[in-house]
Amino acid sequence: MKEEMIKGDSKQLASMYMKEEMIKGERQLGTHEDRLKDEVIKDGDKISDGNFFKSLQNISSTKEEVCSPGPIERSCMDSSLLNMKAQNKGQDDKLESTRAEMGEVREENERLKTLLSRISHDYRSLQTHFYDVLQQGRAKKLPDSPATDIEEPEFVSLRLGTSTSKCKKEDKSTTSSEVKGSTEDFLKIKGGLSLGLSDCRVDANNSEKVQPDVMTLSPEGSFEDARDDTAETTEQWPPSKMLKNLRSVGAEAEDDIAPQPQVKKARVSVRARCDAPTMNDGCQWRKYGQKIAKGNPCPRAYYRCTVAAGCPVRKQVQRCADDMSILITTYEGTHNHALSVSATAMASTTSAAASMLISGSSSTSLAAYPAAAASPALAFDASSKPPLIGGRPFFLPTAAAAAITSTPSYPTITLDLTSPAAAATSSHAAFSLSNRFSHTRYPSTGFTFSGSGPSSAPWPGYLSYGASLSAHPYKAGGGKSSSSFEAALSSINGSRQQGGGGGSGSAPLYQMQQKAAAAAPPPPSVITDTIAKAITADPSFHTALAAAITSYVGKKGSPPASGGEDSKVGLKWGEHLGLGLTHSSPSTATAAAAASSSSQMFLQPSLGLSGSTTSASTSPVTNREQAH
DNA sequence: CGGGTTTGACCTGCGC
DNA sequence: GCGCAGGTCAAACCCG
Repeated sequence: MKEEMIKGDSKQLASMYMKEEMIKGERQLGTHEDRLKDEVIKDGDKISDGNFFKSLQNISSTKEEVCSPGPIERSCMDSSLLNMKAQNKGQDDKLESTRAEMGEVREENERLKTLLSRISHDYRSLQTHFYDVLQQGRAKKLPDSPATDIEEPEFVSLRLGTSTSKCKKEDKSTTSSEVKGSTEDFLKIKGGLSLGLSDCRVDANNSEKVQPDVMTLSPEGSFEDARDDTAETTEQWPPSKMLKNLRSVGAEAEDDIAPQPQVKKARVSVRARCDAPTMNDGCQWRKYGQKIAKGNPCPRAYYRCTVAAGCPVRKQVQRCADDMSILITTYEGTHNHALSVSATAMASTTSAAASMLISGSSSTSLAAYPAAAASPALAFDASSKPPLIGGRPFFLPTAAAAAITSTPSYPTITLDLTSPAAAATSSHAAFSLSNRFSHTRYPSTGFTFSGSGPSSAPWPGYLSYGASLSAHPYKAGGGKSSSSFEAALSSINGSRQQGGGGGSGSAPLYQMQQKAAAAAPPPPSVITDTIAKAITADPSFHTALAAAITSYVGKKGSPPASGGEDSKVGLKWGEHLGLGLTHSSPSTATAAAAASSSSQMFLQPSLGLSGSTTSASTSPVTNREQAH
């Protein structure tokens, strides 16, 4: 019953978000009419909007006056008079047609205005309804479960890399008040950093109380981020030294500090076909270790961000055992420093994806904070709505597969950029969730599931849902569609496969997981429109995907060592993508179009391509191997 | 010589 | 408690 209610809420919220997008589109439409007017009257006459048609007539009469010759010139102008009259007639015709055109535009505008007002009204009523439902839900909850009070979500600013294990260690020597203080200090110092995500966090797996005194919605990131960074910026990397000190020196304090909830660092894994040893993500990395992981003959390399001392971000790079051409790059943590333009894309990728992941596991908080519940994206900070590319909004059609999985300790979201089916046709995405995100939590993310449940999972506790992302939003909206984008992705995949030497192919991630995890083939995934809408309506997810894709494209577009080229290619891609995708026709502002507009995204201006300045050292491994 | 990589050892968490 | 596996460290090594 409650699930049904929340399911309904999710739909409403999705449509609410879509409507917001429509309103934006409407505004743009309004300016379009103005522009049209300007074009007609650009002769220089200044016309107020209200008297536009009158002014048009004035223009024509003025022109007639100008064409009327004086008595002295009449004799010599007789011959040309006929021509002039003919021209005037032509101009009149033009004016007539323009007038008619403007009339049509006006009518359409009126229609759209009506539609807009209706939509706005609907939006408001839905919003009101949603709040009512929420309040009712909470009112019901309160008497039933006193424990909920404890668990009731504190809106904790979250970031990619919520390390409990680490926090545990650090907390052992740091009281919460100290932490709070240092966080504030940190925020004062680092306030301008760009990577923060504001999100809500609630321990999905643990009923322990979330600290109420650490609620922040910092622009930079989270409390924990700040805590990590504070410790690290003051003590310098490596943390191990600090930890060692903590183990010995801070041992006395250990017993006093209660253990933190078992929330581990969120990770974002990017799977991409890549010939180079690492993906070029614009950051500087230092390799600090390598390990042969069990079940994979390829060694896993460990990198640490070296852009700034004490940056907690790490990444693991490993080739897929099944397909050596696939490179799996797993990011963990949030940069505590300013990033190059190119690095920002990947960083925003990981942040947004992680935030999505985390918001997906924080049902209770979302329930209590409708603004966040409306869409996971709403819990994101402004950096999730980056500027336009070359003055044009960049629209990303739904493309790529994503999977949320969870190792025993780390919730991980995987962006699978290896599947041409997902990337090129952009019609399907694999979406799987492990049992760490229990079924009842799904609605909070805006996802609702029906059909096969855990019982049909490929292995115990594993829930696998295929998500058919709603048909191409741009096609649905009557626009020119994103064929250029698709073509681009197809070409990427094509070239990739040429270089990558084939391999086992392009199975979506969930298939890979299923292959690896269970011998028995899983049942066909259940597809729901709700999932599709939820995903497509989440611009932050799009941001993540776009950044990942573009970052990857940048990698493929040019060798990492050639810094300047990268950015050029990035620009090309941006132009290509931006120009190739157009607004849906406003006159077809149906629900589908609304869905389309809601799935528009704004890509970071960087396009995620390797930075011109840092690309040369993006990956030492890469450099080295290329030198050889 | 400085910065980055390699690689064996060590630490830690988890499952049995 | 023990063993395993992942993650990290740090000395040795390599390279420009």
